[in-house]
Amino acid sequence: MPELPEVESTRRQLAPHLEGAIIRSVSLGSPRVSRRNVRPDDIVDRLTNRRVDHVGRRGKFLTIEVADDLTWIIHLGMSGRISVVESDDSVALHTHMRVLTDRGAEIRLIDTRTFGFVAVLTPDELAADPISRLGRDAWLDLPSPSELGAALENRIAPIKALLLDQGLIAGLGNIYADEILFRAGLHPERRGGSLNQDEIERLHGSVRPVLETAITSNGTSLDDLAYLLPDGRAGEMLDQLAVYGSDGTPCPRCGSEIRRIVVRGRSAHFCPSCQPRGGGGR
DNA sequence: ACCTCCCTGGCC
DNA sequence: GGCCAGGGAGGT
Repeated sequence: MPELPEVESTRRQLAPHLEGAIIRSVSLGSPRVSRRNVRPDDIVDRLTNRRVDHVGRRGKFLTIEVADDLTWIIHLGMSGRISVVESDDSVALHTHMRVLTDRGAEIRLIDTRTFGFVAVLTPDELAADPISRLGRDAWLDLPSPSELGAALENRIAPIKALLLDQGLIAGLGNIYADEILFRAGLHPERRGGSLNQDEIERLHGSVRPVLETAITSNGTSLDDLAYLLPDGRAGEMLDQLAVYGSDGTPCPRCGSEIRRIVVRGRSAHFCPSCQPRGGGGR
């Protein structure tokens, strides 16, 4: 499931193929992929024969700046990935978008479960789009400990749910939220407002190292290999995850058994001994 | 701040 | 044959 590290790794491989290139043709498969556009035809009409200026990222969104102040956004959803291939390569099942540039390589969006989407937006449309309600980026623009503390103050929701709230901090998904809470020694069900200053600093200090390791490893490809880099290689973070998907196995820090619970309808993996419910920890 | 829906492949 | 994975958005 692409989260910030997977999208960032994708961005880094994709950028050299797109920046400065001119888009020659665009084809879309299922109309569902363009559901975020005002008019579905906008994607093809607005990208064709335009130059790509910059490939960026906000949270889990790729934000690609195109000539004439257009922004091409791509979200990979649960099962999406970008593939860069020769245009005569065979087309994989669930390919929803194909973009040919003047450089010959073809950029494809492959997404089995179609939670992902694509849109090309004018500045006004971008301002009205939910993407404009994203919080600060967890990697490029992480709030300071005091800002984080202020944002969590009086929040009764579990910290795990708050980390997943893209309007608060953008980019964290289920895997890295669990990894960050493990590193910080915080139980996923702790209420946001219950964290003391030391705990907030531990939480804050855990975000960057976890993301850095994940980005360096090109993200996490799970056993299903739904996520792969644009060149087709797998991300190598899976073996380095401490708790996510590891329920029943020993904690790498203390040897206690990693547990899996459900918090707000999402799985949460944690070490009951390193991440005690009552605070403290570490 | 909660609940429901969207979607497919893999697994019990 | 049914359930589960889960990011985001919309509705209550």
